[in-house]
Amino acid sequence: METPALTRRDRERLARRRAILDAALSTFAAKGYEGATLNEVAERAEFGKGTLYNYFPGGKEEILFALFDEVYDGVVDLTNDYFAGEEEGERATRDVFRDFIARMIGHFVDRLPMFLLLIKEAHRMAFDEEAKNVSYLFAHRERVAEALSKPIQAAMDRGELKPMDAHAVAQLMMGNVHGYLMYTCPTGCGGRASSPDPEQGADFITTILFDGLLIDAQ
Amino acid sequence: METPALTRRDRERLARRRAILDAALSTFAAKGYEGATLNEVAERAEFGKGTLYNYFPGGKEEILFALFDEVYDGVVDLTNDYFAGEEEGERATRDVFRDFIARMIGHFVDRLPMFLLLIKEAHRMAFDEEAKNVSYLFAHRERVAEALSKPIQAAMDRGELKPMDAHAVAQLMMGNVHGYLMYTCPTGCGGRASSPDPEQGADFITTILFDGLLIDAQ
DNA sequence: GCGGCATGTGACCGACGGGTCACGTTCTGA
DNA sequence: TCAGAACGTGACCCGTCGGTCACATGCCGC
Repeated sequence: METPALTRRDRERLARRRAILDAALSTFAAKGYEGATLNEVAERAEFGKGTLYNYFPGGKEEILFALFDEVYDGVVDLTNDYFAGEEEGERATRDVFRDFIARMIGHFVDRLPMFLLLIKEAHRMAFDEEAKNVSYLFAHRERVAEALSKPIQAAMDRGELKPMDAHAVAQLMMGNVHGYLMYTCPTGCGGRASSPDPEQGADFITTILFDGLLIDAQ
Repeated sequence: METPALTRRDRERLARRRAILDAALSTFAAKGYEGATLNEVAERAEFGKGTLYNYFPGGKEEILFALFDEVYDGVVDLTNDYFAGEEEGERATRDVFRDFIARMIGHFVDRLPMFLLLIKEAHRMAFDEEAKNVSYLFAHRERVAEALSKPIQAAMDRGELKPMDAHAVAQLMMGNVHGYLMYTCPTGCGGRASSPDPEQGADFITTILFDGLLIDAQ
């Protein structure tokens, strides 16, 4: 179980690329994309500024996009993997989604800098004047919505959820995960007491969303 | 019904201040706070750059904060006015909140540049390293949540809504309005077909949230 | 050892933009 | 009519930062 196709040179190169991305992530998350300087990124990665351009010729923007690629890939994989492992009809639909939401919250709690980067920059980029960035981000977001709306649509088809626009429901569900994290995130947000708890957050969101979404709400 | 306490001088000064804020709003909304330049703001307001400093000695940041003051004041007023006009028990709780949500969506649809500014900058500021900005924005947000959680708590006390953390529910409701606008907003977001419709949005959100929130959900 | 390639480096460049200020113009009140 | 206050202006200043490049360092095959 080695990584045979890679020479030591290649592996080291990959590792240095990784270090730069990690340094950039924490810097961008703390200061915002525009507020962060490449000098600070280089310093955190323990490289000279020029070295960054050996790994990301496109400069600051290419680094940001590489980070976005990672975070969206992670969320799409999480979603597909989770629902691939669910045998249809084995558990109650409500429980399946409840646990998915808990998983999702946990995913971001484990990656708080990534989450911070996302809320700081993705929204801004998705609404700015650079058409290139808009469609780039939109495509990523669409992938997530697509992955999540498939099981939602399936549950609607089985008659377990109210028939609605599955895509819109998927977006709303994502939005509520995002909202819960915002609400409980210890960084920023002043002196809010609680800190994010995947189980509690999933119960909260599921209680509100699904006791309405489920047709047989009692 | 004049504005007697103000001299013409004062009125003109107010009007010019207003023009600067409007110019800044559309500029910030389009380019983002950091991406916008004071030259462009001045140009849109048809003033020289130096003039901005006669009206906002604090420079760029003071202008942004003045805009945030306005938008949050507007939302708090909308909320308080709406629920002040509701006679308790006169209409079904679900309908009261449904129409409130429609009003809220309409409010932002009518002020799309303001909404864009909010999603571009407020999130970023609320999580950045400047403690001053964090607590400033947090206080504003708290005012809105406070105003909205009062009627929610009242409905819970009357036994019409599930007893939950009213403050958290208020935040969730605000978040869903925000999410609906994001989802349907014609600017950015790629080629999404629909455009925001307060009535349809309110129905969508209310169906999901309240058919769960209401204790007698059928 | 040696030639050459890959890689790291940080001083430097150029543009950019927030903020200033000395000057010109307009308004006001006597 | 006039003195002086209020106001508008944009050229200019200056710090900042993304990006570049000439050079240094180390690593490889021979």
